[in-house]
Amino acid sequence: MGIAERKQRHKTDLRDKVLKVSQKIMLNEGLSALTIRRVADEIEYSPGAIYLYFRNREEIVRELGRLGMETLLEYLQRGDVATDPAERLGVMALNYARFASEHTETYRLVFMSDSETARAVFGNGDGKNAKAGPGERAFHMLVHEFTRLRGSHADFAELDPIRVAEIYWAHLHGIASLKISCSEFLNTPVEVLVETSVKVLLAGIKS
Amino acid sequence: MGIAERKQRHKTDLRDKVLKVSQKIMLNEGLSALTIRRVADEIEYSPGAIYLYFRNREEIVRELGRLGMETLLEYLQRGDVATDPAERLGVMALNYARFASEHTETYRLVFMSDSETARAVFGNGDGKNAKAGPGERAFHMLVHEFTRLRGSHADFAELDPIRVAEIYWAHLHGIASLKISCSEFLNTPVEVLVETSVKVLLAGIKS
DNA sequence: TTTGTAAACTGAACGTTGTTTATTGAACGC
DNA sequence: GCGTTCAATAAACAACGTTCAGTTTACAAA
Repeated sequence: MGIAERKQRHKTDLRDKVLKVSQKIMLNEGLSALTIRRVADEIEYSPGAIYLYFRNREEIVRELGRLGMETLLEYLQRGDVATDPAERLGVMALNYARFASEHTETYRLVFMSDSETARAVFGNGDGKNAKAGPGERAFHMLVHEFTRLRGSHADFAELDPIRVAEIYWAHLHGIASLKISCSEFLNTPVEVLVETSVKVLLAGIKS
Repeated sequence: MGIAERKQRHKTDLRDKVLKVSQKIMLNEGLSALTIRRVADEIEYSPGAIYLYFRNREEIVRELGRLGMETLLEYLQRGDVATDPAERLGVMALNYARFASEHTETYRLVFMSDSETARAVFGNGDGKNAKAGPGERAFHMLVHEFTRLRGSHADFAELDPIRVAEIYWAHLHGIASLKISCSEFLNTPVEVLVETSVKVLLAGIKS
């Protein structure tokens, strides 16, 4: 099946090229600059050709969201440098904020646009593909870390990992997204907000 | 000057009508349904007429943001039912979340779209008009409340009202906005998240 | 090598958008 | 009544996502 295979590869090659170009446009000029005609120009195809590989513009954007979320996952995993669970959570929080500030446009599209995009990132990529989306995997990392924290000290013995992970995440998201959409109104540096936020949370959930 | 006055009134009347209709459309069908032609249809004028009263669509949206922010201010002021500062902060937090869930589209456009919109809400309305925007007034309410809290108990004597208000606000925003854009992924009810969030913050900032 | 078919691809169009502008028409001061 | 001013319109422009009737290409079979 050499021929069908090559055709298939050509197809995924072009799909990847569309995604690569789209990502470049989004990162350099913002999501609104990502138009079908612009992408078509860049890959030197006609606008209609895009629709052979993507159902619509929305699907491209969703895919970019998934890709970006994989990067966030990598950022979070760098929390592994610390061994103490509490310290790890602190590092992860800072990395989360750093991701948001270094990949503003990506963060925007995943967490600050319509819920359809977020759903694509959290749910499974395909219908048949049953593995969790990168968003869910990221969240699971947090839950895992709080479970470890629970076991690390008697003070945290009664902590509900899922609930606390939700609050932890919501708090970080609040700081990160407020910095993005109301930057000039947040006087305190993000790092300070994040650090005190984590500190306060860990102190507050002690039983 | 009866004539000029009447003309002026006609002008502001029509401007208000545009805003009223625009708000109705946004609330009922979402921001994307708010098109110039749609508004023109509704007020029974031609599309071009809108531009006699607004520079562009953006200006209408910004005005809607300002109007929505006034409503948020009202929601927050209902925290006055309590006398204890800590309790007031709890009520205000719940009201904040309630505003976000009852005025999703407004919350979205103010806090989750481009920073230009947010800037319009926080800054002064006009260049010559020096009074603070509704957003700034809302934030000042929080700062005021934390200042009261500081005076209410020795535990809070060293608290920095502005910084803590920023964290408080960021945390609430995180919960509210995450519920809007990733609703199905936040298992815990928003009210619970908000209440524990405030509780944890107040516990954590004690010196 | 030629033919037939299936797929990739294009160019032009459709219906939207926001926005601009030449032109109209009515209301007003004189 | 006359001339001016200004609100309002109709029509257009450019750009958007998307569709589709065709054309071209690439390959299997003959």
